[in-house]
Amino acid sequence: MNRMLAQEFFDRPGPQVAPELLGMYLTHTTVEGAVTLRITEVEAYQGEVDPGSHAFRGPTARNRVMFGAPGHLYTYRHLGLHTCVNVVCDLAGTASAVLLRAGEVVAGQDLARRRRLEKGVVKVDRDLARGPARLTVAMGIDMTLLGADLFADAGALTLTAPATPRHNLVSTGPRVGVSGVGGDGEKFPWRFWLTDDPTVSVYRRAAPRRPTQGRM
DNA sequence: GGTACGATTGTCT
DNA sequence: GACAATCGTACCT
Repeated sequence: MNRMLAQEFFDRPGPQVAPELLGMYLTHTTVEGAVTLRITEVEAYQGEVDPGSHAFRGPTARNRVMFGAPGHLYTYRHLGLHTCVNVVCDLAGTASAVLLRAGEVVAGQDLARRRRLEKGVVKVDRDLARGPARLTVAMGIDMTLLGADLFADAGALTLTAPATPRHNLVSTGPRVGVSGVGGDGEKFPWRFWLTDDPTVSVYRRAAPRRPTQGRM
């Protein structure tokens, strides 16, 4: 038996909320059916102090959801190709969020597999939601859910916590792909994952996009 | 109005 | 391990 979360759960800074989301279940129900994800990897972002955050430079039309009430979804397009999803944390006015990076599809695998196959190849079910963009495809999450409230009415999205806190160990480390100037990404060890879980995405450093700028 | 670049992924070497 | 794909956003002129 799982319990529903209260919105207050998200009334805290992302780095505090993030590790507690691990192992929780996110279900998205659409006309196609429902897919349930067991969250295994997340990253936290803190707008004001975090150069890696989309909100670091203040509110814009794109990121204003992050400055809003907690428990809402902040979705964004990356490279014009991929969609990623965050859950907004902390009180309104604070741009804090947790990026859902990976999970294990524990229900609705057929639907998740079908969605992923439309976009390419899926070799093994482990990879269905292994990575932030793969996760959104498998879950059927897109930009239409920008600003959606996890706790609204009969929302299509529900988040529940397992009654029995099974806890794998939680690991912590630098975030993936954050290209903060001068490696700032590593100053914020706000990536959290379930230790040894096979559905956790593989770590990659931010792409060294600078050819031979300041080679030493 | 123009341009540089990214919280990624898949494919090729 | 390296790189292309592909487009909206942010920032500059």
